[in-house]
Amino acid sequence: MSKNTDELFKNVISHAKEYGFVFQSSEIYDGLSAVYDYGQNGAELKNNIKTYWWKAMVQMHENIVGIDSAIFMHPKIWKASGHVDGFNDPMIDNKDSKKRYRADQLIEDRITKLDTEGKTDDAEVLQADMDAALKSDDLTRLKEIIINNNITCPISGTSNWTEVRQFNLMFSTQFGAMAEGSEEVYLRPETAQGIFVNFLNVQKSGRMKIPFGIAQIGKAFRNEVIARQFIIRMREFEQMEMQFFIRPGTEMEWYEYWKTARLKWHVALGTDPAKYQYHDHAKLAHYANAAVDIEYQFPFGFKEVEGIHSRTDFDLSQHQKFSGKKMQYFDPELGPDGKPYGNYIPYVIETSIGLDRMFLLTLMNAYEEEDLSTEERTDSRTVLKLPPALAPVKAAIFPLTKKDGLPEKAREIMDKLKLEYHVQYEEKDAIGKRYRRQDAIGTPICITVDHQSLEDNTVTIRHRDSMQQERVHADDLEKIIGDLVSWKKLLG
RNA sequence: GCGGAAAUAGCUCAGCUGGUAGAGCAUCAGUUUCCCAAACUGAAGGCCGCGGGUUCGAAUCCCGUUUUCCGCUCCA
Repeated sequence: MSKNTDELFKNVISHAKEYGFVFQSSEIYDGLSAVYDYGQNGAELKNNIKTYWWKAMVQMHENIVGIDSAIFMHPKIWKASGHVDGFNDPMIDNKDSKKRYRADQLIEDRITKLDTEGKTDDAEVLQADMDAALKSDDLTRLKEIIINNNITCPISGTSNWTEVRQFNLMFSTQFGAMAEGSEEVYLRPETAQGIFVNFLNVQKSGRMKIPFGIAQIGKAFRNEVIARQFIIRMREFEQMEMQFFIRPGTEMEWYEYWKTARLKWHVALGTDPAKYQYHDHAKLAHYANAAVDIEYQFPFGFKEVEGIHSRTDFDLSQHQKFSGKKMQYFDPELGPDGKPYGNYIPYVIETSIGLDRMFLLTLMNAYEEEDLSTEERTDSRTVLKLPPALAPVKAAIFPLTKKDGLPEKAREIMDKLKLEYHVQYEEKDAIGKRYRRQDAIGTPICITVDHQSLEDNTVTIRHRDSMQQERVHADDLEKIIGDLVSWKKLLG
């Protein structure tokens, strides 16, 4: 990472704080690690990103509907999904090499070694020992096994180990007011399961026919061992997910479709396509038969923003198995043999985007420090060149001065526009300063009421990106703003 | 979790080898100006991250701790 990009990232972070986009959570109490709050402008921007996604996915697709499932879910769901086991690893650190290992994998390696050496009896004993310890969550026993078998760190070669610790990435809490006798529930580590468990509800109540999708925006929680890089990895984060249910055998076709469609969504925002890349997963998760990340070039390298996964029928099958309810779809369409496809568990293509990362990406991409120096004086401005549809404030209205009835006239215009758009009124400070303040939060246009406005009802519009002004009739403002911030530009 | 660095006003930072806190910008109230960060006057704003120690005396030295950043690690 060069100094410049490093600097840029830092500047964006301080800009985000200074102008009310992102604050650290609980800041007056020294903060809470890897948790962030969105401020007055951040909340607007974030909502606009959500709207853009929702419109592109739900509104623009007849066969995709949106839901909002609860964060709490039945604990069995996380057993079915594999999160209870998969998110729950016994870890051990070697104090000399500072490397961390999964304790069970270290023992597994030894078992494999014993097997290849022909000591199958020893291997079996060790295996049984480990399985018993894992089953009873006996971490002390796991450490004993490692010590007793003289298992050393592959890097340092020593057996200077820490205690075995359980890293559970799911947050848990007690359901029911009384701790005693209450049930442990988890805060969902992903939103996808809320869609899978509602598959039949939505399909039946919406009379959905395959292929169809269910979309959802919502919070998810992961107790990351280490969470850093601002809002790239947070303990509480927001996902925008869509699960697309399809006929088995058509998954590669739909996988390709969504891979292309999702990148198009990103690039439609005007982002330099060169800053995006696909990253195919070489190692697939247990549920997937194909997976790709859409990565964005942050100052610290390409990072995943969105994932497209072919999840097969893994999730629905698991839920069928664990719940005992049939997660099937009857497909009346006729197949090549002239008979209906009939009952099957649908396959799933998932698109899953991290809203907070998308937010940061949008901010980084819009942030610009412009040098406006002339021969007479040095000058500069910081401007967020956000797509107008995403801008927190759509327009700002200024009276050129605080007197002569200009504020009243400006208020009058403001009162009309605020029925339709999020607009701001400002009369403090010189006009130039007000322009710059709006530049800093990405407001696409500023409307100024001057003395001429009182005579002929015209105002000047000053554009954020070009800093050019034009005089228009006040009655045309609603349409001008409407055209400028229209979603059509992004969705068309 | 390990190693390194940092933390002083809303922001960016100064504050030297210890002597009770300062600038610029921002904020607020005025005056002036009237289309791109203008000027002037005044005001407000700080347990110097937190806790302990050394000292007559600590923002400053030492220890601990929290948070942030960087590297490693991890990342369904």
